[in-house]
Amino acid sequence: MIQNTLNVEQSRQLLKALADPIRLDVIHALAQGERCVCDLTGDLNLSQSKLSFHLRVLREAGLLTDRQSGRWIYYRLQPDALTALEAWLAELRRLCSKSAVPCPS
Amino acid sequence: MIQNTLNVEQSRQLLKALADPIRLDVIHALAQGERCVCDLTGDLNLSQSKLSFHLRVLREAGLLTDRQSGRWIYYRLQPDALTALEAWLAELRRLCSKSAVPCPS
DNA sequence: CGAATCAATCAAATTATGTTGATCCAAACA
DNA sequence: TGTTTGGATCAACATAATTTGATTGATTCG
Repeated sequence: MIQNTLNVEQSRQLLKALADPIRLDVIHALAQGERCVCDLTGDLNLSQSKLSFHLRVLREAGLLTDRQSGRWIYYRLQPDALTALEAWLAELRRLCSKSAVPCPS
Repeated sequence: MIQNTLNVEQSRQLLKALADPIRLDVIHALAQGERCVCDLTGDLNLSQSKLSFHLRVLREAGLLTDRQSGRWIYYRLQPDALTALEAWLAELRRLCSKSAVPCPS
């Protein structure tokens, strides 16, 4: 997530990524700080491949980055992604607030 | 969407509702102002039952309200829902921004 | 009243997402 | 080098979301 303005597709990916309980758990776990996959499986009590699946969704949406160190892979949050989504949402709200005018009935 | 603080379940519903291209189209169409279902099918070129399905998802998430007038049903945006989601997201970001501290490698 | 229109709902079919267990690859360690 | 460990990926299966077409109930109009 280099840029700060999301296109619709990126926004949808972020929204979808966040709309899942397990993935929100992952995010909360990582809010404690960077963590390797093997620790996360323990923290969250998830099977390795299940966690791996959700990490990928989050990473591809731009919410996480990973780095390898030795044989561990550490994941960490990319809070910029949330900031960008907030901006997108604010823009949408602005658009939506313009007119809540009822039709003449 | 009466209250302003969402629980996780409500937030997830909103995120999921927004993470769909057709539903975003509906929202953009309604940003022009209130509209009845029969007009929306034309505007968006959607079958009646398909549109009805997506309107329900949006309504149940709190993003739309409807009212009946004669035999038409008018839908309109509920921008408060977006505001509430923004607040939820801001809270999550705050949480996530606290620590992006890497593990000692 | 009977015909027509608007829109919700339902069941069936389709498509997309998530889960499981197995396999594979790379890094580290004996 | 052979073995172990961390983690991605794959195929098969399970579940959830969406689409389609048909039906239904309500409202209006002739």
